[in-house]
Amino acid sequence: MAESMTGLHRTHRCGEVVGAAIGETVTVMGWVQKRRNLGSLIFVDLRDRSGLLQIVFDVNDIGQDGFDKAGTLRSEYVIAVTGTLTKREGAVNKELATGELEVRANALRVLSESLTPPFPIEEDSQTKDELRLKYRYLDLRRPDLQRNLMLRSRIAMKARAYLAEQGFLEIETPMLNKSTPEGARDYLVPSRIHPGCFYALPQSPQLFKQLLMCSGYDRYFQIARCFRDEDLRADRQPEFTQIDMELSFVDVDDVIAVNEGLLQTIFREIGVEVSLPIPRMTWQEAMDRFGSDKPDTRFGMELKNVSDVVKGCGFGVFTGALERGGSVRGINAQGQGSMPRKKIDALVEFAKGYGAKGLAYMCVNEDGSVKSSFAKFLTEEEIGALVAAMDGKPGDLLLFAADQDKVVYDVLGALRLHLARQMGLLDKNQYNFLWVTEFPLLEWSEEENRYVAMHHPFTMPMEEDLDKLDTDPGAVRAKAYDIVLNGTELGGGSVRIHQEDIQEKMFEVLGFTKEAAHEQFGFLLNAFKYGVPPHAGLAYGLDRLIMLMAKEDSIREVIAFPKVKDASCLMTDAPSRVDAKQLEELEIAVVENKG
RNA sequence: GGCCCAGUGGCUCAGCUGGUUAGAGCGCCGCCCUGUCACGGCGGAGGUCGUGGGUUCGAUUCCCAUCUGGGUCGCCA
Repeated sequence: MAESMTGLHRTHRCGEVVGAAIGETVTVMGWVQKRRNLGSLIFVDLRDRSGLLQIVFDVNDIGQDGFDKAGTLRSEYVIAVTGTLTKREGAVNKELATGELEVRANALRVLSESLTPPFPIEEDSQTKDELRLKYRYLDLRRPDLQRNLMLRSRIAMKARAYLAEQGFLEIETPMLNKSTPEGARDYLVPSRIHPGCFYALPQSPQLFKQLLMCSGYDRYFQIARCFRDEDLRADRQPEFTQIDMELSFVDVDDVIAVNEGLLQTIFREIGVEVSLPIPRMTWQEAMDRFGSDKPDTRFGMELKNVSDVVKGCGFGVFTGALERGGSVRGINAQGQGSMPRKKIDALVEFAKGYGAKGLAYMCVNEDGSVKSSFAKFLTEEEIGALVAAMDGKPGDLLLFAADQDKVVYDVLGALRLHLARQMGLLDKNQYNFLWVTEFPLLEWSEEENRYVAMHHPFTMPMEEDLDKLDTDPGAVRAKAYDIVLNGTELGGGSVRIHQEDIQEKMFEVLGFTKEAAHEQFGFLLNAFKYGVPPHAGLAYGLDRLIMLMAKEDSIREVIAFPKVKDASCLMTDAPSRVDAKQLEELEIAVVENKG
């Protein structure tokens, strides 16, 4: 039976009694983690978000009624205990911060009883995600999730403090916005007052923060919720949080400088010293060396272009790819030369998943001979040259992809990471930051048969490439930059276009008519006619940032109430059908599509 | 939309090529126990093997479909 807490006042959190004096009377409240009933002595581990504290119930301290009540305690009961803080009589528990202390209870109130929880409330849960998420309020009691969310809170506070110190203003932007068909799918919100019209939830505050620059706010930031109606991944949720910022009167280096300071400040919270400056690499170099625009630089296994070496060799797959304008590149998985055929075949299958038609391999034996899927097409000299080009040593496994550059990058970039995972080369305690710069401005879309913006249509081209906008749009580089940590894109941004003529040109290249551009972005283009400062910005994925700091593999571990793979919530059952009356009011008819 | 993995008491799992009453650890319930902290001892309850269909004398096991969760490709300017 639940009792009232009237007249009681919590004096300490469980883990905080270490700051109290021995002999002091304390009142603690929390959840029963564990009871150990020895007959006429009962121990209870009491838990709150600060940690565990041992409570001792002895009939001599608390009397018969209180002792009997203590005997009824079960897991997850919420109790209040008043007692004397003492040094432990028995052995100390070195695992606990409060391990030398205990509270001898002289009063107990059961504030709330609990059913037996459906899974153990403990660290390092082995429980299926499905169950954890259905009972997320219980899952969130576990110490690892509590640590993650407390870390998240601390980092957000630090970031705010740092940015405020750097002269940034925190300004909120609307959640109900105009839908733009470019980019990710929007979540739409119907308007009751304007039947048939819809707001879109923001994919990012992009346009608004640029308008704030127009309005003179100079340095803006926001910890902003963003929404994208796309399929989920371990590091992608339909709603997520950005640390979003925009600065006026700056260029690339200014943005990078402010953000290096930010990263250094917040990583000190987890005891990691970020050494500055953070290395920079152009997009082209990242692709050539790592096959990725977000390279994990914690290990080598870099791509090597062997097109020149195999040019004119007898292996048609290689020469064919070269003739079609592609390239032949390889990676060297050092010491993996004795990999069994079955595992190599699995690598080939893996590569096919990324668009490769195949994957050529060559094991370098101890005697310098090779075991290979394609060596029979090559002369001794060609084999020797290829092994030398790959820096192959006895015992190494060389893997080659031959195709168009994009495919070769994708395949080898993914394979490199896959092998690193298999070989245990990834150390979560190592934090390798990298700026990737000079991204292509545009990307050819086969689907739409036109160029699309790689970042967004307001990204500034590099001055030296401006003349190529007409002649060779695909070769134009942008003043865009990503901050990459251990192979994860932590954030990205760009210098924005603030000149009307360049913006018009950009829309032209993207295939927008003047009318279409104004229909969608007229307010921004008009604003730019009234005096706009040069500006640039950047946004971090806060969830991913915290995930890496907490050494988790999924952002669900750092989000209080995440959604599952199909974007539904197992706890609340959202999304759900709505009342016919609601739909009627919105003048929305739902079409039942039964295939 | 494609591919891959998983689904067996409350939890985590075992169950070989199909074969009698489906096991274990933890948890739960009862009794005993004054220094435990993975407390200990004794006893007990608890399972439509995700669901539907098929093959078979017989299916947790094999096949098909489907549901749920996870990973991933596409997608995510």
